[in-house]
Amino acid sequence: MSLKDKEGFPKERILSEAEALFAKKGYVAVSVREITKAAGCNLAAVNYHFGNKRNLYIEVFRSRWVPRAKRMQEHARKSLSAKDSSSPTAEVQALARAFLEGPLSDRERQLHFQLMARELAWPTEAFELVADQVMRPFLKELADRLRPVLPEGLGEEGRLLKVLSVLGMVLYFNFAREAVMRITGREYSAAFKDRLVDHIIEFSLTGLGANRNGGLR
Amino acid sequence: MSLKDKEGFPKERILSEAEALFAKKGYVAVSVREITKAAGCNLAAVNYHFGNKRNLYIEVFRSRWVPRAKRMQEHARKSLSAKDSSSPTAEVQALARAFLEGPLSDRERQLHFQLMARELAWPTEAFELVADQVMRPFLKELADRLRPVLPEGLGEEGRLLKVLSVLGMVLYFNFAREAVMRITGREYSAAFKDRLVDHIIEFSLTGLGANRNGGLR
DNA sequence: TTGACATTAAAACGTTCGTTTGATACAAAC
DNA sequence: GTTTGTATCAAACGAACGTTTTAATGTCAA
Repeated sequence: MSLKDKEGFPKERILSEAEALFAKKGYVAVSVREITKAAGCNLAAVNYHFGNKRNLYIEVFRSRWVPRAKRMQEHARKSLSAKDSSSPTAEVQALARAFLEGPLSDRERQLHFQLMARELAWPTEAFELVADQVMRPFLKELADRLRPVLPEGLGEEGRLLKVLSVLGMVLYFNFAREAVMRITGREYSAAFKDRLVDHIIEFSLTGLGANRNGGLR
Repeated sequence: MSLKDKEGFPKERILSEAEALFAKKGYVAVSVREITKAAGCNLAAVNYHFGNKRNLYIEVFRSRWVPRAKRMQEHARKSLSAKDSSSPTAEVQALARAFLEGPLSDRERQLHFQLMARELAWPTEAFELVADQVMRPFLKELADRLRPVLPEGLGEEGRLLKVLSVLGMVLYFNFAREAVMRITGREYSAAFKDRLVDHIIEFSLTGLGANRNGGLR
Protein backbone atom coordinates (compact mmCIF):
# COMPACT_ATOMS: atom_id res chain seq x y z
CA MET A 1 0.00 0.00 0.00
CA SER A 2 2.35 2.67 1.25
CA LEU A 3 5.74 2.88 -0.34
CA LYS A 4 9.04 4.46 0.35
CA ASP A 5 8.49 7.34 -2.01
CA LYS A 6 5.54 8.77 -0.13
CA GLU A 7 5.06 12.43 0.56
CA GLY A 8 6.42 13.99 3.72
CA PHE A 9 9.31 13.20 5.98
CA PRO A 10 9.72 9.76 7.49
CA LYS A 11 8.74 11.07 10.91
CA GLU A 12 5.43 12.32 9.55
CA ARG A 13 4.85 9.15 7.58
CA ILE A 14 5.43 7.10 10.68
CA LEU A 15 2.88 9.17 12.59
CA SER A 16 0.30 8.73 9.85
CA GLU A 17 0.77 5.01 9.46
CA ALA A 18 0.96 4.49 13.20
CA GLU A 19 -2.31 6.32 13.72
CA ALA A 20 -4.05 4.27 11.05
CA LEU A 21 -2.75 0.99 12.40
CA PHE A 22 -3.34 1.81 16.06
CA ALA A 23 -6.90 2.82 15.22
CA LYS A 24 -7.52 -0.31 13.22
CA LYS A 25 -5.91 -2.94 15.41
CA GLY A 26 -5.07 -1.40 18.76
CA TYR A 27 -1.76 -0.71 20.44
CA VAL A 28 -0.70 -4.22 21.38
CA ALA A 29 -1.74 -5.78 18.09
CA VAL A 30 0.46 -3.47 16.04
CA SER A 31 4.19 -4.02 15.85
CA VAL A 32 6.87 -1.44 15.27
CA ARG A 33 7.97 -3.48 12.29
CA GLU A 34 4.50 -3.22 10.80
CA ILE A 35 4.44 0.54 11.22
CA THR A 36 7.86 1.18 9.75
CA LYS A 37 7.20 -1.15 6.87
CA ALA A 38 3.97 0.70 6.07
CA ALA A 39 5.80 4.01 6.35
CA GLY A 40 8.54 2.72 4.08
CA CYS A 41 11.35 3.39 6.48
CA ASN A 42 13.71 1.52 8.71
CA LEU A 43 12.76 -0.33 11.86
CA ALA A 44 15.03 1.83 14.00
CA ALA A 45 13.36 5.05 12.87
CA VAL A 46 10.61 4.75 15.48
CA ASN A 47 13.09 4.51 18.30
CA TYR A 48 15.23 7.22 16.80
CA HIS A 49 12.44 9.75 16.37
CA PHE A 50 10.16 8.85 19.27
CA GLY A 51 12.29 6.92 21.72
CA ASN A 52 9.98 3.96 21.91
CA LYS A 53 6.68 2.55 20.77
CA ARG A 54 4.67 4.01 23.64
CA ASN A 55 5.96 7.52 23.03
CA LEU A 56 4.96 7.18 19.41
CA TYR A 57 1.46 6.27 20.50
CA ILE A 58 1.27 9.29 22.80
CA GLU A 59 2.65 11.51 20.05
CA VAL A 60 -0.10 10.36 17.69
CA PHE A 61 -2.58 11.80 20.13
CA ARG A 62 -0.62 14.95 20.84
CA SER A 63 0.15 15.90 17.27
CA ARG A 64 -2.80 14.42 15.39
CA TRP A 65 -5.76 13.56 17.59
CA VAL A 66 -5.94 16.66 19.78
CA PRO A 67 -5.65 19.22 16.97
CA ARG A 68 -8.34 17.37 15.03
CA ALA A 69 -10.62 17.31 18.05
CA LYS A 70 -10.16 21.04 18.46
CA ARG A 71 -11.11 21.57 14.84
CA MET A 72 -14.33 19.70 15.49
CA GLN A 73 -15.03 21.64 18.64
CA GLU A 74 -14.52 24.90 16.82
CA HIS A 75 -16.88 23.74 14.12
CA ALA A 76 -19.58 22.90 16.66
CA ARG A 77 -18.99 26.19 18.45
CA LYS A 78 -19.47 28.18 15.26
CA SER A 79 -22.58 26.25 14.29
CA LEU A 80 -24.08 27.06 17.64
CA SER A 81 -23.13 30.70 17.80
CA ALA A 82 -24.54 31.19 14.33
CA LYS A 83 -28.02 30.39 15.62
CA ASP A 84 -29.70 33.23 17.43
CA SER A 85 -30.42 31.33 20.60
CA SER A 86 -30.69 27.90 22.08
CA SER A 87 -33.35 25.50 21.01
CA PRO A 88 -32.71 21.96 22.11
CA THR A 89 -33.03 20.76 18.55
CA ALA A 90 -30.44 23.20 17.32
CA GLU A 91 -28.06 22.41 20.14
CA VAL A 92 -28.13 18.68 19.61
CA GLN A 93 -28.10 19.03 15.87
CA ALA A 94 -24.98 21.14 15.98
CA LEU A 95 -23.33 18.65 18.28
CA ALA A 96 -24.31 15.56 16.33
CA ARG A 97 -23.40 17.12 13.02
CA ALA A 98 -20.05 18.35 14.24
CA PHE A 99 -19.23 14.77 15.11
CA LEU A 100 -20.89 12.99 12.23
CA GLU A 101 -20.59 15.38 9.33
CA GLY A 102 -18.21 17.99 10.63
CA PRO A 103 -14.98 19.29 9.15
CA LEU A 104 -13.36 15.87 9.04
CA SER A 105 -13.17 13.57 6.08
CA ASP A 106 -14.71 10.14 6.42
CA ARG A 107 -11.27 8.66 6.78
CA GLU A 108 -10.25 11.12 9.47
CA ARG A 109 -13.49 10.59 11.33
CA GLN A 110 -13.03 6.85 11.29
CA LEU A 111 -9.50 7.09 12.65
CA HIS A 112 -10.54 9.64 15.19
CA PHE A 113 -13.39 7.68 16.69
CA GLN A 114 -11.64 4.37 16.68
CA LEU A 115 -8.74 5.84 18.61
CA MET A 116 -11.11 7.59 20.99
CA ALA A 117 -13.13 4.45 21.51
CA ARG A 118 -10.04 2.48 22.39
CA GLU A 119 -9.03 5.09 24.94
CA LEU A 120 -12.54 5.18 26.36
CA ALA A 121 -12.61 1.45 26.77
CA TRP A 122 -9.08 1.04 27.96
CA PRO A 123 -7.49 4.32 28.96
CA THR A 124 -3.74 4.68 28.72
CA GLU A 125 -1.44 7.63 29.34
CA ALA A 126 -2.94 9.26 26.29
CA PHE A 127 -6.31 9.49 27.96
CA GLU A 128 -5.18 12.11 30.46
CA LEU A 129 -3.97 14.23 27.58
CA VAL A 130 -7.26 13.84 25.79
CA ALA A 131 -9.34 14.31 28.91
CA ASP A 132 -7.53 17.43 30.04
CA GLN A 133 -7.18 19.19 26.74
CA VAL A 134 -10.33 18.10 24.96
CA MET A 135 -13.00 16.16 26.77
CA ARG A 136 -13.44 17.97 30.06
CA PRO A 137 -13.39 21.49 28.61
CA PHE A 138 -15.73 20.52 25.81
CA LEU A 139 -18.18 18.66 28.03
CA LYS A 140 -18.20 21.49 30.52
CA GLU A 141 -18.84 24.00 27.79
CA LEU A 142 -21.65 21.87 26.42
CA ALA A 143 -23.20 21.35 29.82
CA ASP A 144 -23.24 25.09 30.41
CA ARG A 145 -24.63 25.74 26.98
CA LEU A 146 -27.38 23.17 27.36
CA ARG A 147 -28.32 24.38 30.83
CA PRO A 148 -31.13 26.68 29.71
CA VAL A 149 -32.85 23.99 27.67
CA LEU A 150 -32.55 21.19 30.18
CA PRO A 151 -35.17 20.52 32.85
CA GLU A 152 -34.68 22.65 35.94
CA GLY A 153 -33.58 20.97 39.12
CA LEU A 154 -30.88 18.99 37.37
CA GLY A 155 -27.64 19.27 39.26
CA GLU A 156 -24.29 19.57 37.59
CA GLU A 157 -23.92 15.81 37.62
CA GLY A 158 -27.30 15.42 35.95
CA ARG A 159 -26.35 17.80 33.17
CA LEU A 160 -23.03 16.08 32.70
CA LEU A 161 -24.74 12.71 32.39
CA LYS A 162 -27.14 14.07 29.81
CA VAL A 163 -24.35 15.49 27.73
CA LEU A 164 -22.28 12.36 28.13
CA SER A 165 -25.24 10.40 26.86
CA VAL A 166 -25.62 12.43 23.70
CA LEU A 167 -21.94 12.06 23.10
CA GLY A 168 -22.36 8.38 23.84
CA MET A 169 -24.97 8.00 21.13
CA VAL A 170 -22.65 9.54 18.61
CA LEU A 171 -19.73 7.46 19.74
CA TYR A 172 -21.77 4.31 19.81
CA PHE A 173 -22.92 4.51 16.23
CA ASN A 174 -19.40 5.22 15.14
CA PHE A 175 -17.88 2.75 17.50
CA ALA A 176 -20.17 -0.15 16.74
CA ARG A 177 -20.27 0.66 13.06
CA GLU A 178 -19.17 -2.82 11.99
CA ALA A 179 -21.70 -4.47 14.23
CA VAL A 180 -24.54 -2.15 13.29
CA MET A 181 -23.83 -2.96 9.67
CA ARG A 182 -23.92 -6.68 10.28
CA ILE A 183 -27.04 -6.50 12.45
CA THR A 184 -29.07 -4.15 10.31
CA GLY A 185 -27.70 -5.42 7.04
CA ARG A 186 -27.09 -1.83 5.95
CA GLU A 187 -23.89 -0.29 4.64
CA TYR A 188 -22.75 3.01 6.14
CA SER A 189 -23.67 4.79 2.93
CA ALA A 190 -24.21 8.52 2.82
CA ALA A 191 -27.94 7.89 2.95
CA PHE A 192 -27.73 5.61 5.95
CA LYS A 193 -25.46 8.04 7.77
CA ASP A 194 -28.01 10.80 7.19
CA ARG A 195 -30.60 8.46 8.57
CA LEU A 196 -28.39 7.85 11.60
CA VAL A 197 -27.86 11.55 12.24
CA ASP A 198 -31.59 12.12 12.20
CA HIS A 199 -32.10 9.19 14.48
CA ILE A 200 -29.45 10.31 16.95
CA ILE A 201 -30.89 13.79 17.09
CA GLU A 202 -34.36 12.46 17.63
CA PHE A 203 -33.35 9.86 20.18
CA SER A 204 -31.23 12.34 22.07
CA LEU A 205 -34.14 14.72 22.26
CA THR A 206 -37.04 12.39 22.90
CA GLY A 207 -35.59 8.97 23.71
CA LEU A 208 -37.88 6.29 22.47
CA GLY A 209 -40.49 8.95 22.03
CA ALA A 210 -42.93 6.38 23.24
CA ASN A 211 -46.62 6.84 22.95
CA ARG A 212 -47.67 7.68 26.45
CA ASN A 213 -51.37 7.09 25.91
CA GLY A 214 -51.38 3.37 26.36
CA GLY A 215 -49.63 2.92 29.62
CA LEU A 216 -50.14 2.25 33.25
CA ARG A 217 -48.16 5.08 34.65
CA MET B 1 -5.60 -14.39 43.27
CA SER B 2 -6.65 -17.72 41.89
CA LEU B 3 -4.82 -20.80 43.08
CA LYS B 4 -4.42 -24.36 42.08
CA ASP B 5 -6.92 -25.67 44.59
CA LYS B 6 -9.89 -23.88 43.09
CA GLU B 7 -13.25 -25.46 42.57
CA GLY B 8 -14.09 -27.17 39.32
CA PHE B 9 -12.04 -28.96 36.72
CA PRO B 10 -9.09 -27.29 35.05
CA LYS B 11 -11.02 -26.96 31.80
CA GLU B 12 -13.74 -24.99 33.57
CA ARG B 13 -11.25 -22.91 35.48
CA ILE B 14 -9.48 -22.04 32.24
CA LEU B 15 -12.75 -20.91 30.71
CA SER B 16 -13.52 -18.74 33.71
CA GLU B 17 -10.14 -17.11 33.92
CA ALA B 18 -9.93 -16.69 30.18
CA GLU B 19 -13.28 -14.95 30.11
CA ALA B 20 -12.27 -12.57 32.89
CA LEU B 21 -8.96 -11.75 31.27
CA PHE B 22 -10.31 -11.42 27.74
CA ALA B 23 -13.01 -9.10 29.04
CA LYS B 24 -10.55 -7.00 30.98
CA LYS B 25 -7.68 -6.72 28.51
CA GLY B 26 -8.80 -8.00 25.13
CA TYR B 27 -7.73 -11.01 23.12
CA VAL B 28 -4.27 -9.95 21.98
CA ALA B 29 -3.24 -8.47 25.29
CA VAL B 30 -3.80 -11.73 27.16
CA SER B 31 -1.30 -14.54 26.92
CA VAL B 32 -1.98 -18.23 27.29
CA ARG B 33 0.58 -18.26 30.08
CA GLU B 34 -1.37 -15.62 31.94
CA ILE B 35 -4.59 -17.60 31.63
CA THR B 36 -3.16 -20.92 32.71
CA LYS B 37 -1.31 -19.33 35.59
CA ALA B 38 -4.52 -17.68 36.80
CA ALA B 39 -6.32 -21.01 36.44
CA GLY B 40 -3.57 -22.75 38.34
CA CYS B 41 -2.81 -25.31 35.68
CA ASN B 42 -0.19 -26.12 33.14
CA LEU B 43 0.57 -24.05 30.08
CA ALA B 44 -0.20 -26.92 27.75
CA ALA B 45 -3.71 -27.35 29.13
CA VAL B 46 -5.15 -24.72 26.81
CA ASN B 47 -3.91 -26.49 23.73
CA TYR B 48 -4.89 -29.85 25.11
CA HIS B 49 -8.47 -28.90 25.91
CA PHE B 50 -9.19 -26.29 23.25
CA GLY B 51 -6.65 -26.83 20.50
CA ASN B 52 -5.40 -23.27 20.46
CA LYS B 53 -5.93 -19.83 21.94
CA ARG B 54 -8.46 -18.69 19.36
CA ASN B 55 -10.67 -21.73 19.92
CA LEU B 56 -10.59 -21.00 23.63
CA TYR B 57 -11.84 -17.49 22.91
CA ILE B 58 -14.69 -18.79 20.77
CA GLU B 59 -15.52 -21.40 23.38
CA VAL B 60 -15.84 -18.69 26.02
CA PHE B 61 -18.63 -17.21 23.96
CA ARG B 62 -20.25 -20.52 23.11
CA SER B 63 -20.26 -22.01 26.59
CA ARG B 64 -20.48 -18.91 28.78
CA TRP B 65 -21.61 -15.80 26.96
CA VAL B 66 -24.48 -17.19 24.91
CA PRO B 67 -26.14 -19.11 27.77
CA ARG B 68 -25.90 -16.06 29.99
CA ALA B 69 -27.40 -13.85 27.31
CA LYS B 70 -30.28 -16.29 26.98
CA ARG B 71 -30.85 -16.16 30.71
CA MET B 72 -31.13 -12.38 30.47
CA GLN B 73 -33.47 -12.60 27.51
CA GLU B 74 -35.68 -15.00 29.38
CA HIS B 75 -35.72 -12.68 32.35
CA ALA B 76 -36.77 -9.71 30.24
CA ARG B 77 -39.37 -11.82 28.49
CA LYS B 78 -40.95 -12.87 31.78
CA SER B 79 -40.90 -9.34 33.17
CA LEU B 80 -42.71 -8.13 30.11
CA SER B 81 -45.29 -10.88 29.92
CA ALA B 82 -46.05 -10.43 33.61
CA LYS B 83 -47.40 -6.96 32.97
CA ASP B 84 -50.92 -6.86 31.59
CA SER B 85 -50.11 -4.79 28.56
CA SER B 86 -47.60 -2.47 27.10
CA SER B 87 -46.92 0.89 28.58
CA PRO B 88 -43.79 2.50 27.26
CA THR B 89 -42.48 2.96 30.76
CA ALA B 90 -42.99 -0.66 31.63
CA GLU B 91 -41.45 -1.87 28.39
CA VAL B 92 -38.33 0.18 28.71
CA GLN B 93 -38.03 -0.46 32.39
CA ALA B 94 -38.18 -4.19 31.85
CA LEU B 95 -35.59 -3.96 29.11
CA ALA B 96 -33.21 -1.71 30.97
CA ARG B 97 -33.55 -3.66 34.19
CA ALA B 98 -32.97 -6.98 32.48
CA PHE B 99 -29.68 -5.59 31.31
CA LEU B 100 -28.76 -3.56 34.33
CA GLU B 101 -30.19 -5.41 37.29
CA GLY B 102 -31.32 -8.68 35.79
CA PRO B 103 -30.47 -12.22 36.83
CA LEU B 104 -26.75 -11.67 36.58
CA SER B 105 -24.42 -10.80 39.39
CA ASP B 106 -22.48 -7.57 39.12
CA ARG B 107 -19.40 -9.51 38.23
CA GLU B 108 -21.15 -11.51 35.52
CA ARG B 109 -22.70 -8.37 34.10
CA GLN B 110 -19.35 -6.66 33.91
CA LEU B 111 -17.75 -9.57 32.10
CA HIS B 112 -20.71 -9.93 29.83
CA PHE B 113 -20.85 -6.34 28.63
CA GLN B 114 -17.14 -5.91 28.28
CA LEU B 115 -16.94 -8.95 26.03
CA MET B 116 -19.97 -7.81 24.06
CA ALA B 117 -18.64 -4.31 23.66
CA ARG B 118 -15.35 -5.60 22.34
CA GLU B 119 -17.13 -7.71 19.78
CA LEU B 120 -19.34 -4.80 18.77
CA ALA B 121 -16.38 -2.58 18.23
CA TRP B 122 -13.98 -5.06 16.72
CA PRO B 123 -15.92 -8.12 15.62
CA THR B 124 -14.15 -11.43 15.40
CA GLU B 125 -15.37 -14.92 14.55
CA ALA B 126 -17.31 -14.88 17.81
CA PHE B 127 -19.51 -12.08 16.59
CA GLU B 128 -21.34 -14.21 14.07
CA LEU B 129 -22.14 -16.69 16.81
CA VAL B 130 -23.42 -13.92 19.05
CA ALA B 131 -25.29 -12.14 16.29
CA ASP B 132 -27.03 -15.25 15.01
CA GLN B 133 -27.96 -16.86 18.29
CA VAL B 134 -28.57 -13.83 20.47
CA MET B 135 -28.57 -10.36 19.03
CA ARG B 136 -30.69 -10.62 15.91
CA PRO B 137 -33.44 -12.74 17.46
CA PHE B 138 -33.60 -10.61 20.59
CA LEU B 139 -33.54 -7.28 18.80
CA LYS B 140 -36.22 -8.45 16.41
CA GLU B 141 -38.37 -9.67 19.25
CA LEU B 142 -37.93 -6.39 21.08
CA ALA B 143 -38.66 -4.33 18.04
CA ASP B 144 -41.89 -6.23 17.54
CA ARG B 145 -42.82 -5.92 21.16
CA LEU B 146 -42.18 -2.20 21.26
CA ARG B 147 -44.12 -1.61 18.08
CA PRO B 148 -47.40 -0.63 19.79
CA VAL B 149 -45.77 1.95 22.04
CA LEU B 150 -43.50 3.56 19.50
CA PRO B 151 -44.59 6.46 17.32
CA GLU B 152 -46.51 5.33 14.29
CA GLY B 153 -44.92 5.66 10.91
CA LEU B 154 -41.65 4.18 12.10
CA GLY B 155 -40.50 1.49 9.75
CA GLU B 156 -38.78 -1.67 10.84
CA GLU B 157 -35.44 0.06 10.54
CA GLY B 158 -36.60 2.89 12.74
CA ARG B 159 -37.74 0.51 15.45
CA LEU B 160 -34.48 -1.40 15.24
CA LEU B 161 -32.49 1.80 15.64
CA LYS B 162 -34.47 2.78 18.70
CA VAL B 163 -33.86 -0.53 20.38
CA LEU B 164 -30.21 -0.51 19.35
CA SER B 165 -29.91 2.89 20.97
CA VAL B 166 -31.21 1.72 24.32
CA LEU B 167 -28.77 -1.15 24.16
CA GLY B 168 -26.13 1.36 23.19
CA MET B 169 -26.72 3.45 26.28
CA VAL B 170 -26.26 0.44 28.50
CA LEU B 171 -23.16 -0.67 26.67
CA TYR B 172 -21.68 2.79 26.63
CA PHE B 173 -21.84 3.32 30.35
CA ASN B 174 -20.37 -0.11 30.91
CA PHE B 175 -17.72 0.05 28.27
CA ALA B 176 -16.58 3.58 28.95
CA ARG B 177 -16.72 3.00 32.67
CA GLU B 178 -13.09 3.92 33.22
CA ALA B 179 -13.43 7.06 31.19
CA VAL B 180 -16.71 8.10 32.79
CA MET B 181 -15.04 7.72 36.17
CA ARG B 182 -12.12 9.88 35.19
CA ILE B 183 -14.30 12.51 33.53
CA THR B 184 -16.96 12.76 36.20
CA GLY B 185 -14.59 12.14 39.08
CA ARG B 186 -17.03 9.56 40.47
CA GLU B 187 -16.32 5.99 41.43
CA TYR B 188 -18.68 3.31 40.15
CA SER B 189 -20.03 2.88 43.65
CA ALA B 190 -23.37 1.21 44.29
CA ALA B 191 -24.92 4.65 44.69
CA PHE B 192 -23.48 5.98 41.44
CA LYS B 193 -24.51 2.87 39.58
CA ASP B 194 -28.07 3.31 40.83
CA ARG B 195 -27.85 6.89 39.64
CA LEU B 196 -26.67 5.66 36.25
CA VAL B 197 -29.47 3.13 35.96
CA ASP B 198 -32.04 5.81 36.66
CA HIS B 199 -30.38 8.08 34.19
CA ILE B 200 -30.24 5.50 31.44
CA ILE B 201 -33.88 4.61 31.88
CA GLU B 202 -34.88 8.26 31.85
CA PHE B 203 -32.70 9.15 28.93
CA SER B 204 -33.93 6.17 26.95
CA LEU B 205 -37.48 7.28 27.51
CA THR B 206 -37.25 11.03 27.19
CA GLY B 207 -33.82 11.85 25.84
CA LEU B 208 -32.60 15.18 27.05
CA GLY B 209 -36.10 15.93 28.23
CA ALA B 210 -35.41 19.35 26.96
CA ASN B 211 -37.59 22.28 27.77
CA ARG B 212 -39.37 22.92 24.54
CA ASN B 213 -40.57 26.37 25.42
CA GLY B 214 -37.41 28.21 24.54
CA GLY B 215 -36.77 26.88 21.08
CA LEU B 216 -37.19 27.62 17.44
CA ARG B 217 -38.96 24.49 16.48
C1' DT C 1 38.52 19.37 2.84
C1' DT C 2 37.21 18.69 7.23
C1' DG C 3 34.24 17.89 11.17
C1' DA C 4 29.77 17.70 13.28
C1' DC C 5 25.27 16.39 12.95
C1' DA C 6 20.95 14.19 11.44
C1' DT C 7 19.13 10.24 9.37
C1' DT C 8 18.98 5.55 7.57
C1' DA C 9 20.59 0.76 7.17
C1' DA C 10 21.46 -3.97 8.69
C1' DA C 11 22.15 -7.01 12.24
C1' DA C 12 21.77 -8.62 16.63
C1' DC C 13 20.14 -8.36 21.54
C1' DG C 14 17.25 -10.65 25.12
C1' DT C 15 12.40 -11.57 26.02
C1' DT C 16 7.92 -13.27 25.36
C1' DC C 17 4.73 -15.36 22.49
C1' DG C 18 1.66 -19.68 20.87
C1' DT C 19 2.41 -24.19 20.25
C1' DT C 20 4.53 -28.91 20.51
C1' DT C 21 6.85 -32.64 22.61
C1' DG C 22 7.75 -36.60 25.55
C1' DA C 23 7.31 -38.30 30.07
C1' DT C 24 4.41 -39.32 33.88
C1' DA C 25 0.30 -40.25 36.83
C1' DC C 26 -3.94 -42.51 37.38
C1' DA C 27 -8.04 -44.23 36.48
C1' DA C 28 -11.19 -47.86 34.20
C1' DA C 29 -11.37 -51.94 30.91
C1' DC C 30 -9.93 -56.22 29.58
C1' DG D 1 -1.56 -57.56 35.68
C1' DT D 2 -1.47 -55.54 31.66
C1' DT D 3 -3.41 -52.36 28.49
C1' DT D 4 -5.69 -48.22 27.15
C1' DG D 5 -7.12 -43.58 27.35
C1' DT D 6 -7.32 -39.24 29.77
C1' DA D 7 -5.11 -35.58 31.96
C1' DT D 8 -1.25 -33.02 33.59
C1' DC D 9 3.49 -31.83 33.84
C1' DA D 10 8.20 -29.64 32.76
C1' DA D 11 10.78 -28.49 28.99
C1' DA D 12 11.69 -26.98 24.66
C1' DC D 13 10.51 -25.21 19.85
C1' DG D 14 10.65 -21.51 16.30
C1' DA D 15 8.73 -17.10 15.46
C1' DA D 16 7.86 -12.47 16.53
C1' DC D 17 8.36 -8.89 19.63
C1' DG D 18 10.60 -4.03 21.32
C1' DT D 19 14.86 -2.26 21.58
C1' DT D 20 19.93 -1.48 20.95
C1' DT D 21 24.09 -1.26 18.56
C1' DT D 22 27.26 -0.21 15.00
C1' DA D 23 28.25 1.27 10.57
C1' DA D 24 27.11 3.81 6.61
C1' DT D 25 24.98 7.60 4.60
C1' DG D 26 23.91 12.56 3.16
C1' DT D 27 24.12 17.57 4.41
C1' DC D 28 25.87 21.86 5.73
C1' DA D 29 28.99 25.09 8.18
C1' DA D 30 33.71 26.22 8.97
